[in-house]
Order: sequence, then C-alpha cells, then structure tokens
Amino acid sequence: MSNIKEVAARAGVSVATVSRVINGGSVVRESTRKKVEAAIRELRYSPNFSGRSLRTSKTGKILVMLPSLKSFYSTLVASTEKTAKAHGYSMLICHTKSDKEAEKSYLELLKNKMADGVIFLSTRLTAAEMNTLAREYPVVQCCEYVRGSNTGVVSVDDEAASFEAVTALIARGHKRISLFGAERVGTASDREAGYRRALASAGLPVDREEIYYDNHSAESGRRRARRMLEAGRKPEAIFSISDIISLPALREFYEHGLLCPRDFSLVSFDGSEESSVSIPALSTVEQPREAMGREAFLELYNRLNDPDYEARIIRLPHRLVLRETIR
Amino acid sequence: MSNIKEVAARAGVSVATVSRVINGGSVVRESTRKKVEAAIRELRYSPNFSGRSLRTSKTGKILVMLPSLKSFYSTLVASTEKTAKAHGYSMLICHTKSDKEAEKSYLELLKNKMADGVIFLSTRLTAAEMNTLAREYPVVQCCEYVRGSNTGVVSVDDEAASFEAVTALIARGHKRISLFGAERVGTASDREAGYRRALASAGLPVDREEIYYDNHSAESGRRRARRMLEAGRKPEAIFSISDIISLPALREFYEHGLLCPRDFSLVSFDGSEESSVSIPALSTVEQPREAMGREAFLELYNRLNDPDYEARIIRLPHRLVLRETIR
DNA sequence: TTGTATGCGTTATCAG
DNA sequence: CTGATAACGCATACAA
Repeated sequence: MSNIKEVAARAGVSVATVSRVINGGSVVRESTRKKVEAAIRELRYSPNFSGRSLRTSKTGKILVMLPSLKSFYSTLVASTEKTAKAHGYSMLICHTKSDKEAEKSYLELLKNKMADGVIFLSTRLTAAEMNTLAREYPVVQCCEYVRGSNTGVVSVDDEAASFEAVTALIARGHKRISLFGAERVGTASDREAGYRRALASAGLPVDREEIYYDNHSAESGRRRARRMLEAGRKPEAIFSISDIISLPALREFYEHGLLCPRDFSLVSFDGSEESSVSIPALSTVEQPREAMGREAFLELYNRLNDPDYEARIIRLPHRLVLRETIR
Repeated sequence: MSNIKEVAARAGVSVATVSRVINGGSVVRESTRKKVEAAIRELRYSPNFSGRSLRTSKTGKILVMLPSLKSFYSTLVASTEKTAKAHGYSMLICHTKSDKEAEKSYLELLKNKMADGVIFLSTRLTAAEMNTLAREYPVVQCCEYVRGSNTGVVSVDDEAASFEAVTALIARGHKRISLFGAERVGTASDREAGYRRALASAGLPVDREEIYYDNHSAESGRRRARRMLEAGRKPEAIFSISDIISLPALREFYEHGLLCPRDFSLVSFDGSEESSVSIPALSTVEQPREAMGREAFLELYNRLNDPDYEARIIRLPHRLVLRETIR
C-alpha cells in the first residue's frame, strides 16, 4: 500500500536514505536509521519488487520445474529452498505435469524477468532447446537430465546404481529380469545401460521382449504389468526405473494373484517415502535427496553470480536399500 | 533482452503503438500491426513483467499454498492452474511444509506486489490472521480451512462425509471405532464431529482413549499406530482423517502382524491416487479434486475482479469409496 | 552522512 | 489511427 516516498516523508528523510536503510551496506547515521525503521514499521511498508527488479534487473527468485507433485520431491525441494533462502533467493515451483508446453510457458518467466534462473527436476525439452536456454540463463538439471546438454547437472550415477540393483537380483538367482523403463530421457537410458551391463556381466542375454517402455507415470506402472500378463508372461524379476512406476505395477500383479517376493522379485529406483511404507516395502536405489536439492541450488548460484561460470556435472552417492520385494 | 523501445524503433512506430499491439483491444491499422509483430518476432521480444506490473499494479499471478508435495494435490492444482490460465492468470506454487513462517514469508509476495491473490490448500494461520489478510487481498481456502474465517472456502461437507464413513464401519458390525485425527484446523474438527455424531446415532459411546491426535504427516501415521499398540490395544476399526496418515499406519500395524481387513477395518479420507494403489486398497472418502481446484480459482477470480465481492462457502459433493480395508 | 535527479520498461492519457 | 509523455516504485551516481 505504502511506498518508499511515504516512508521517507514520515521519517523526514529522502527516499535515498530509506533505500539505504532497507538494503543495508551503506553508511547511515544510527539515529536516522532508527527514524526510518520506525516509519517503515508504522506504515507497514514492504518494498515493491517490481520497482526494485526493474531498477536492478535482478529478481532474487529461482524457478523449480516439477513434473508432478509427489513426496519424493518434497524433501528435495525443501532442501533446495532452504539453501536458496540462505543465499537470499526465494523459490517458485512450476508444476509442469511433464507437459512441454506448460514447461515452455513457465520458462517465459525468465524472459519476462520474473526469475533469475531455473532448476529442472525433469524436462521435455530437447538437448538443443536446453542448450539454447542455458546460453541465456542460469540452468541446472537435477535427478533427471537430457543427454548432451551443457547445463549444470546434479544426479547420482544412474548407470552404476542400476548395475548394482540388477546385480542384486542376479545374485538372488534370478535369470529372467524384465526392465520397466522409459525411452528418451538421459536418465532412463543410463539406467537401462546399467541394466544391460549387469546382464552382460553375468553372461545373461538381453531379451527385447522383457523390456517394457512407457512414460514415467503411475498409470504406466499398471499398464506395463498388464501388458506383460497379456503377453502371457509371468514376472520373475523386475528392475523398475522408478518407485512411482513400481507401486502401481505391484498392485496390478497383486490383482492377478501375483505377490512379491513370493512370486517374483522387484528392485526399484528413487527411495521415495512410499517405498518404505508400501506393503511389501520396496527394494530400491535411494537417491540422496537432501544433498541433491542443496547442490542443485549451489551449482545454480555459482552461475547466477558469474555468467562465465563453467557448468559442472555433480555425481552424488546412491544407496541400494534391499527390503521386502526381493527374495 | 530487447525492450519495447527497440521494437518500436525497428518497426518504425512509437512505443505506444507497440503497446497497443501487444495488449490488443485498441484499434491499430492492420499494416502497422503486421510491422510491429514482425519486429517483435525478429527481436524475440518478451514484455518485462516488472515494468508492466509497476505500471498497472496487476501481476496476473496467483499463489497456491501447498503444505506438502503429494499426488493428492497434483490433479487439484492442475485443475486450478488450467482454470487460471483460461482466465489469463498464471499460478505459482508455494511449498510451505506446514510451516507458519514459510507461509508468512511467501505471503510477502502479496505485499511485494508479485502476486494478486492466494489460494490456501492448508494453513497454519489463525482465523484472525486469515481475516486480516483477506481484508487486504483476495483469499480462498480449499480443502482445509480455519474455522471462523471470512475468506472464500471450497470444500466437501467434512462432517457429513465423516458421518457416512464411520456409519459404514458401524454397519459392518464394528463397535470400537478409533479416530486418527488432528486438533486445531477446522477441517479436522468437522471430521471429528462427523465421527462423534455417527457414534452417537448408533448409540455407541465415545471413548476418549480411542481418539489419537497428532499432526497431518506421514510419520504421524506410524506414530499413532505405535501409540495404540503400546497402550496394549489392538485396532478393531479406525476412521482416519487422511490417506496420508492411513498408509503408514497400515504399514506399522502390518509390521506387528496386524492386517486389514483380516484383523481390523479402516476407512480413510481424501481419495488420493495412493489409496487405490496400496495393498490393501483403502476405503476412503473421495474428494472431487478436479472440481475443487476449478472452483477455488473461480471463487478467487470473482474477488480479484471485484473488491466488494462477498466471499462464499462452496460445498462440493464427496463420494465414499469402499475398497479392501473394510470387512 | 544525506539529498537530488535519473532511468529501468511499461501503460495510459491526451493531443493531434 | 498514432505519437509524445507522464507516472508507477525503486536504487544509485553524483553532488553537497
């Protein structure tokens, strides 16, 4: 409601002085500072960010592109935000629903000077589009990322983690291991690569019929299971690239009388809250969400403060958690 | 990068004309419009929102306060956003973690003129604080809300729905029905009221020992179950005010050898995605998320366009879905 | 240590 | 139908 001019008038000083008090850093006589602060309080003044960012061409805001609201992201995003806040930034969440158009529309906020940078937790952009974007704005991809992009990247070693997960299945004596995967995104390919390497290492053949591609949604979990059953196959062991896929798949199998680990084994990816709560509890590759969220912001922050900062690829350690879905 | 002045220069017109083209509505000769549009394209111009909103004192943005990222909110929020977009607004998600300070800090965006209004999907504000806020800004509460607030409200009839849920339990012959509830928020009280009325209607006593208060988190689900077992009680039937609480509770009981519906029954609230995927699938009160998200925006929109608009309380129909957790 | 003046990018008023 | 210009709220260079 009130503006800096009114505060200045009330405090009997100029707007410049009020600005100095607000932003700190400058030398202001203690007594004037007191007066100004009193005026600010009395008028319940808050700076107008449009005015400020018009002037400074900074917004103090970053975007986080979220494909869906699931609790896996809750702690991750909380960690990003905490770190951001500690560095004077606030965070705005963009709910993209894995929709490219929605994503692009949110990206307009960058062009419109409503935000200074962006962290992708998932994206539908191509590598080319991503690179174009990153040339102009600070960009970091976290967890998932597209291959061949020159943005900052924070992730686990998806290939190695998947290798480990599938190897655990093999160690339990499983020979026919299906992949519930997804095409396109770099992360999914890496996980598939780990799957293939694990089979190869064990001298097991890769059966193309055992690879089930679909998108990254809950429905797709059920769909994969149904496809498998309709093809006349019963699961023996499954490596699934995401908890979000695993849970509905488990449910679908359950509805067909197939239970884990009695009838088959499953190892999944993400280490979401749900993985430890579900019945049976999922064996899964846990990603260090706290650290990932933090590092994602920090990487962005470097670039935010230095246009010439060279983007890094940051790999964080995963942890394979074996629970009830493996025999 | 480029601004309206550069576009004007390139098109050989004044900035006023460019503005007219951008905003439509005004009469502009077809040929000049073409020229301007070409210039905009060539310069890849996007309007600077800070400049615009400084001038118009509108932002075209609304805030959505989200206590946590869970898939229950995914479709709801998607529906809000779709409706918002259709009305020329974009939506920013604020991840409050049910933390009052975080909430307040996001509310600054209103004061800072970064957003025009706010939808709460949950809040820690008191009724007084909520009312103060609503006097100054457009505010709607959706799903959950605090009692005695004069904001717009969109919800189901929590009392009636709970009555129905508990009555279903009673109809199955259950006599000792525990409540997994929460104090404070209006919604939780309403659900508790429905629970009490159902018991009373059936001539069943309310045993205070069977009421388990705690907060609205996943951990609290396990905690409640543990408390019950530690008190030497086995569950017979449970009415839980949220799926997010029910699932971990089920898991905790399961770890103690207690299974649903073999050993006890449970009816829950929300109708989240997880409720139909879990094993066993939850019996739950389904909220019409799509409609709720839509109506929440619409209610806000009314107030956005008319400061004198009188806030309404909008009740939407729920649906009791009986699945596997009830015998 | 403080004040004055300018301009950030936009829209809207007013004149032409 | 179009152009010139003031004003929105703020931070800062420069003057004092």
